[in-house]
Amino acid sequence: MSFICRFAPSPTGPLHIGGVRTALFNWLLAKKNKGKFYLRIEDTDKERSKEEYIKQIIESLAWIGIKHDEKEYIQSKNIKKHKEIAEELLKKGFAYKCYCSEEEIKQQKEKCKKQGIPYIYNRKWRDPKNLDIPKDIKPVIRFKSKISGDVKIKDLVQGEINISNSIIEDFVILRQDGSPTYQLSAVVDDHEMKITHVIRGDDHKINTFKQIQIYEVMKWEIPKFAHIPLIHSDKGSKLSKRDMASTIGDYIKKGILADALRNYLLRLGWAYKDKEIFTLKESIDLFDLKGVGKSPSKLDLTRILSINEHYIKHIEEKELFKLLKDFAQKFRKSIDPSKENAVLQSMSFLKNKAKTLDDIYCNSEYIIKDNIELLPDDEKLLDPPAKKIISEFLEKFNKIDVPNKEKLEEIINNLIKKHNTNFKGVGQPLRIALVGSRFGPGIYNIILSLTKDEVIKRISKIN
RNA sequence: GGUCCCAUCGUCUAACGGUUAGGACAGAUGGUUUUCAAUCAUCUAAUCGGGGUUCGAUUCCCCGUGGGACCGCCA
Repeated sequence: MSFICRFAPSPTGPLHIGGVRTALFNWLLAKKNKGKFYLRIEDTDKERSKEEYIKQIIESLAWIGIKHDEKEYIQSKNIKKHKEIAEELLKKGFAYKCYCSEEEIKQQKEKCKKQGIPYIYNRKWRDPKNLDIPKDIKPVIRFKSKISGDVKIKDLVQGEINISNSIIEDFVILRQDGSPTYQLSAVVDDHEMKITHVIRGDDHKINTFKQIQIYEVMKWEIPKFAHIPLIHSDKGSKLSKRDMASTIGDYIKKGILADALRNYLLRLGWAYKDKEIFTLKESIDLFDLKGVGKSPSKLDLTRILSINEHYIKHIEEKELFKLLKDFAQKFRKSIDPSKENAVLQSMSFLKNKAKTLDDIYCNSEYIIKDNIELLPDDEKLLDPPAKKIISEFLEKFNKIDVPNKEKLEEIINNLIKKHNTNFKGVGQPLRIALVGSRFGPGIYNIILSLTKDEVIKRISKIN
């Protein structure tokens, strides 16, 4: 059995993480079934479609590792075909011209609203026997939808869904300006692309009932459908473009790794036993629509962070450094080539306290920056006794040829004894002098990650 | 409002009709450590309510309740 699926976003706004998950599910299934995954840009809304969003969509998918087969389809390029099908439907009597003015439709809607009944187009022009065709109105073409009976679809995620045909209106397939609408274009393209599985958000469920009617009258093979539950914001409603951290870019900026986000999205609405971490191969092998839940799930940033932390800890350090370098260049300050090696060598402990690339960057700043600035609160901690301790440290440190942990330990332990203090008493002022902050990596790690001269320089500056 | 869908810890979710309802994240506590963190151990925490069916319901059915999606010449 062949498996051809697609992801079909409209470039009317930036792609958000819910769309990315839909794409991921499609792609995973295509890989698993050795099928095809296409990307189709649905740009039939000329007003709102923007080139920049097409770019953003493609880049988002690429970043997370989703590669579509062949070149992306641009829906507007196939408009001619869509129109042909509309004409064919018209000719065969499956569609009709509707001469209602926009004003007339608007009034209808208002009337319904007042009466508290749901609006559905009144099918006025479905049977135009006694109507005069107005000369000043260009018609739209509506599909002649079934009026009676009911339909049942077998959804691969939701199971059987029943709906009465009477609630499906005669939807527009060709606008007044002659351009095709989504309902038509999507079906024609899915047919032409030989799509076997339409896997999309729950919000498309009603469209399926409209669209299968077009397949039926055209005698086209109907694909299988799966409607996956939507991702909700922490407020509990459909994720929108206005929600914080909704696009891939938002996560890149935070320093989230592609693998971590992929893993998070995979587990959102889907589970495989108690498994939490999936390699790419595992997700392809194990992912299945049967495991997809029916209820929507909320976005949880702390969980993304914790998965990210896991990946940061397990990824190879060289690889992590490359990501850090790239991140710093894009969102912070480029790491000077002369500092690269020191940072790379220190990855093992710089990454330990980090949930994001940005955290690692912050941990690394004392290496990256030539001048360290003290925060006023920290500066206060460098009182005369503290300064005395670090100047004594400097004296001893100076005498070491090659610093190592044992020697440093010896010096520090002696100072602790001599000044009758604890580790904090010595470590804290030293850390402030070297890093400019009370927080940071372990003191031995810090000292050994800097050159001897640099340590001397920074401590000398304090006194 | 109409139509459709959904409902297990705060969150993501496991559980052929039979489990002390499991795991993960978050939270709490304690140990360790070199501050923050990390780490280890422990703990808190859920089947929306009511009826059925059944020897036995988280699981099946019905009714409530709650949440969501859709209701465009957007996609």
